[in-house]
Amino acid sequence: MENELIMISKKVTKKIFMPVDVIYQGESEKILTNMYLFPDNSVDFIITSPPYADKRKKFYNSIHPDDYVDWFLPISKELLRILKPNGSFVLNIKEHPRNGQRETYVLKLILALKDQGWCWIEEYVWYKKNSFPGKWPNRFRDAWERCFHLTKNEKFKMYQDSVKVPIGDWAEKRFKSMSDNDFKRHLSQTNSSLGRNVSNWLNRKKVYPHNVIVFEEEHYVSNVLEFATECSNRNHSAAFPLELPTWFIKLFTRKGDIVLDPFLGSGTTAYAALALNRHYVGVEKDQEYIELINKQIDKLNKTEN
Amino acid sequence: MENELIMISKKVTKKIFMPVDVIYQGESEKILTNMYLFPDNSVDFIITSPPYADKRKKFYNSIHPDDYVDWFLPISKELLRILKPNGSFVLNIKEHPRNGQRETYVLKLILALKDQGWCWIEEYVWYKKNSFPGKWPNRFRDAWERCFHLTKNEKFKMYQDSVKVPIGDWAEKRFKSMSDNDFKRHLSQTNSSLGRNVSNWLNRKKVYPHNVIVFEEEHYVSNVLEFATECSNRNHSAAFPLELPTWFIKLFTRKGDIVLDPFLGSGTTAYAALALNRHYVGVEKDQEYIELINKQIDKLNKTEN
DNA sequence: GTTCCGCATGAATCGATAG
DNA sequence: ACTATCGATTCATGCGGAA
Repeated sequence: MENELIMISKKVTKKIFMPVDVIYQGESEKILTNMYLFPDNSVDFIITSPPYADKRKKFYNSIHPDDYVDWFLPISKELLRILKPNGSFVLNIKEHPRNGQRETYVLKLILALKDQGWCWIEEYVWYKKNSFPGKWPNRFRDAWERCFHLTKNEKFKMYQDSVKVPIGDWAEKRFKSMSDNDFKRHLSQTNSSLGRNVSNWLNRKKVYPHNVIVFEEEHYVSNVLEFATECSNRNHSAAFPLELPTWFIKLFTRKGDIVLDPFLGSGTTAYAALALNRHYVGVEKDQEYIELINKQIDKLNKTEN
Repeated sequence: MENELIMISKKVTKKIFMPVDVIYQGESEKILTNMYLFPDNSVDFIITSPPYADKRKKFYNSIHPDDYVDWFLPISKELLRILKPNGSFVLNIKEHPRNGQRETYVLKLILALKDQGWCWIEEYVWYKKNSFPGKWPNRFRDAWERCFHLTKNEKFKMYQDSVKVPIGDWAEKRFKSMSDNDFKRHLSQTNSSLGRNVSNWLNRKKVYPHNVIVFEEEHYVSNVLEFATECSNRNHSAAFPLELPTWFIKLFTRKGDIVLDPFLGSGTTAYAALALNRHYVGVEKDQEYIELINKQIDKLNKTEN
């Protein structure tokens, strides 16, 4: 597939173009500094699941927990430069235990990112019901990961309507079981302006989600699902399932926007962007992965035509 | 109800007694320093939901986010002294947004607690499915809170069997169709050293939970909810449901153990401990709360006899 | 078409043992 | 003491072929 050049800004005198729908081979810390490939304020959305810190050697090339922040900051500095002022960055990560305790590098990273200029808007929880099994004397199995929502500014674009979910059974039960007084009291305590809209809310079929993300069968969107099945990437127990970038891309971009993943891995972000008619840009150091992804994408484009 | 004195250690020459089943009126930062009321290494479990940081003045007495860590550390220092070497401390907390961004004091607090000598074992997510609706342009409604599991040592007591949950629906089908392979030890084809012997699970009814805690229905102690609503202006953490301390008390203590809540609020921890035949000790600065809790507990004890 | 059944597997973690 | 390797333990769900 040819790279496609699209104009990223109509306002500047000098028109700047950025190559999209392309995957670069190499280290993010180097490639992202290229101002021709990654101009300032050019990307609408960044989502990635960077390599986790691990002191074990069998994962060669892994970053030691103690070095993680120093390793990540130069990369996030470029991301901050590349991201559009109203864009968003979603960072999926979870610290492992070491010697029975959780590592602290993720906490330190968020503090450091704020120092670097990022706004920390929110931490979403990705709740993985079917997490890896195991039993240990000091902990249960880890069934959730962090998805940090970071931005360049306090104002940013967010298309909440595009990720509405069907109202759950709980709502009906909840309201039935509450007396009128309980209900009024709770509303006035929570948010006084809410009372007026409650009747609307009860009759609505779809509601806004919250900040705990759970993927259930119903949440699949038709054409993304088909697409996903074709690239055999619809795997619930995957490290980074298609649903995760799909959900955030819908939430933070519109058709034609540019999505960047600086650690593309097996290409999940690219598939999700493609299926949603967004442009993708990826960086991945493993040439094998890249060839596989490109082959896959070619196939998908052919079947579509 | 009379205070009950129980011996906390049979090994020491001088027998030390600690008053239990009592609520002290006052500020935790002062009362906890009393070595007669709170001897070293005397409490089996601590769980609390401290007042949230809030810079708004309408919540008088609230702690400013920027001062939160400095305010909390002297208290946690006493907790570290009071807790038994094999005990646990569960801290339920969630940072609010300020100016559109999440506050950072919780992240800083965990780092500071580690410096103070605490072991950070785990962060449990309390997933509040039925959190009330609300809509903002930059975030969805907050449906989860952090429950940090902190200890004095890497080894501690944990009674995992007491919080087992029913196995999922999948199991029934699965058990009906056991193949030969299921009865052998079967090694995964990938490099992961995960082997499994499904026959071990045959007819298993209960499994261990994971680190995302979900309560299907909230059972508030009836008039605790009412009272908490009335007093909501005092910036007490919104009463957590009885299930939360109940779950953790079962997990980390046995009958007769001592449970401490340094910010007792509307008394949920005390009710939970009492119902599970554990001893409670609470600190609360609001005399009104204390009188209500004691009255309530008296009533409960009478109905029991 | 729809349901059922067999089987594969996923960013796991701890403790013991060996070098 | 410190690091590397290996064995033991554990759920939930997707997928493909069969009934």
